[in-house]
Amino acid sequence: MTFQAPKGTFDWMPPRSELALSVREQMSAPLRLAGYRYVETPAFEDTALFARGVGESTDIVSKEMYTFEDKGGRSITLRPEGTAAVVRAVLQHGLHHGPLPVKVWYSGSFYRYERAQKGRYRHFSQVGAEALGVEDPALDAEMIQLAAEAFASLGLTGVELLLNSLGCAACRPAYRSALQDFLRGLDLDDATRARVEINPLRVLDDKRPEVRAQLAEAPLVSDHLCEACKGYHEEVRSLLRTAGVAFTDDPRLVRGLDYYTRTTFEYVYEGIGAQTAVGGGGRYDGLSEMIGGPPLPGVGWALGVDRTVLALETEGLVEANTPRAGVEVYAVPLGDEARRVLFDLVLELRGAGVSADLAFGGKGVKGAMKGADRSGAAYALILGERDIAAGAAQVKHLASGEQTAVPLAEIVTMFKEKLVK
RNA sequence: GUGGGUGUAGCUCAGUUGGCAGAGCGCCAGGUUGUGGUCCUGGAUGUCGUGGGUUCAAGUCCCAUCACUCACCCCA
Repeated sequence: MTFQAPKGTFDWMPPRSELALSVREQMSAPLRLAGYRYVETPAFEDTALFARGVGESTDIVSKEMYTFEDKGGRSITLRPEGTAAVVRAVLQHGLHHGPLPVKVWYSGSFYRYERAQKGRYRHFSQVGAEALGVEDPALDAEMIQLAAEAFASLGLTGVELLLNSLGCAACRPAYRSALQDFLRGLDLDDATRARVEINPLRVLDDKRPEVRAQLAEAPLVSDHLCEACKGYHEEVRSLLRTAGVAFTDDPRLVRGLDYYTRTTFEYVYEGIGAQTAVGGGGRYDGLSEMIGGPPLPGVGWALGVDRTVLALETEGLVEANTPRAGVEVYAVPLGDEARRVLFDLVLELRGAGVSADLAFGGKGVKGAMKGADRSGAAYALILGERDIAAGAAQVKHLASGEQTAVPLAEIVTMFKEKLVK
């Protein structure tokens, strides 16, 4: 073993890789049904995009970014999250001048320089969705429902939805300073004291018991919302209730990124290590302006593919969500002439929509049959000198061991009828 | 960045008081020269993470180091 995957990363290998791919598909299926369009942006961006979009005060920007200088002297950063890049792309291509809301989704890899542990890696995968240009509680509710639907379609029952509102430019500042006043009176370590000054909301998220204990009397955002925010949030909650989306109000739910306003939510799951969030998102009405764009409200989420796979594993849902892999027909040639005939026949079968493979490598019959067995194929298609002379191949049903001779000219139609729906 | 745990065959792991490097599974071959699975027989595979130290002798004890892993901080 000379090389291994870089520290903090891992490979998706079969069959887990196929489960992960299927998870991505099932996460995006509800989005496509709701009119969201697929977008793809580069894996890296101008560092300033994240510094301004995600927020200088966040840990992501201050210590978790993969930043480097390219040969042209530009500062480049591997994307630590998706929203800032998607908003950048929407603005760059003027999609916000078209019909609103702009609804897009993405699926890809993200990078954060952190110490790895279960459910947290330096390279990770998310499926995300963003809806831009409209401030409508129904859009927030749709967004939240779509992710809930995605988790439900995977069969997960342990996903809990937490909901909160962080207020807006009108009411947040007052709350922020009220919270700071409270926090400054607590007994906290230096790093946390610094956080109180730059990003006090995140202190509410601290999981250390000695900090938690002091937060019991902390002022809550929900008590400081302006009338507009209160009404907006009530409407989101009411729409969710009507839609049958179960949620729990969590007035302490804040998120790690600076750009969130109003609706904030997180999908949490117990039992995938110390991490609990399998997805999260919210409204970010100020983001566009932070990165130099026009006022453009937005709401979105990102779901963690890796963590969702872990959740599926803890709920025993792996098999149910792993698509059948492998081929249906496995061709076993006996001799060079048979190999040539079967090579063509296998291509014909694939052309007709029947998955087929051939025993490569000139193994003996025994080895080739073993290959047929291990491939998981339903049928072995055996051809030797005697069969060529007779103009028929042996078709063996591997589960039952039943074997019949089928004329070569009828092989493709026979399998097509049997296997193609 | 900080702390705990673990490194032995492809995989999962045993290895006693320091005394010849092991098992199961997998892999390969044969039993069966045109037939897989089950069964039987045989076979191959090791820098015991790495480097140093103690010792007649180290997988085992000591030191260092690296990797993996879990957790803290933080996050999807």
